[in-house]
Amino acid sequence: MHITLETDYAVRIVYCLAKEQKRMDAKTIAEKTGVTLRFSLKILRKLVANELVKSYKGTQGGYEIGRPLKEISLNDVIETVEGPFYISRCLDEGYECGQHEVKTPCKFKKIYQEISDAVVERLKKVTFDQIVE
Amino acid sequence: MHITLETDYAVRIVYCLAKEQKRMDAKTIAEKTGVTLRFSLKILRKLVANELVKSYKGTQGGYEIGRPLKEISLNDVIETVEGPFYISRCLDEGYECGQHEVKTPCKFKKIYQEISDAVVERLKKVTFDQIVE
DNA sequence: GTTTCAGTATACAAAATTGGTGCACAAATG
DNA sequence: CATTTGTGCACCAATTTTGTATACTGAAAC
Repeated sequence: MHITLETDYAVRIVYCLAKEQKRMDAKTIAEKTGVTLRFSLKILRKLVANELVKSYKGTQGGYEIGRPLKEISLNDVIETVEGPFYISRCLDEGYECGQHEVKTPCKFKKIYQEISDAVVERLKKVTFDQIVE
Repeated sequence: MHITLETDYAVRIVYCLAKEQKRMDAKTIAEKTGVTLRFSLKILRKLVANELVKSYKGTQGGYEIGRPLKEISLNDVIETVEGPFYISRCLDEGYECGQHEVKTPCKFKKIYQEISDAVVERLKKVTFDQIVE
């Protein structure tokens, strides 16, 4: 159980923009982070859609960090790329294992929910102002 | 970022053996948990190798829970099936991203390590004596 | 106002991981 | 020694993840 490589890339990209504090085009970001240009573009679009990053078209266009660093957490980046964190798919909307416990409610749901919430709380506490020295 | 379906199955299987507190053969376990027989056998072998479950060959053979329920945690099951929990592959033995930070040590390693440790601590606290009512 | 730069959108392809099978073997019981 | 029940390894299929191609949109510069 890891965050995906895509999420890891997204963290690098946000870190890059957070550190530089200036507008950079996708090509530069790709080079600095070691992510392929195409894949960077794809990830950047997700980050823009969730307003972690701002984008500008045309000549002199590019990307900038979208908010004060204090207001961007590791959880924001993870959630943007792979959706809300759930430790087990048992918590996915609409998923019904129907097995852990024959009679509802499934005992594991509560346990998994508590653990997931605790992890999210922790991830929310790590903000990019702390990461960028 | 979820635990895999295999891990989820393993949790069901341990729960089943923990609850029944008696020797059961793979076929029965498979039926009770809704996991295919073949896949159950595969998972059971991992659980046996890690001594969470005891196995017995021959007629009247089968599987029994391997330890007092208090000494089996959710972390034990997860670790048995998918190895130690790491939130990012940056923490994998021998993995070198070489990107998050050009100069060693990578800033994210420490952060990821702390989060991973916190999650593991929490998973260790959930033991099967609590789960089986 | 059209050319060029830079991001957007969607769909597709390759690679890796996960989930699941097949088959021959090993040990215990009666 | 035959039947029962688990073991070990290799393999295949499905799904997910990672990466790419193509066509399009909007802004700035000349």
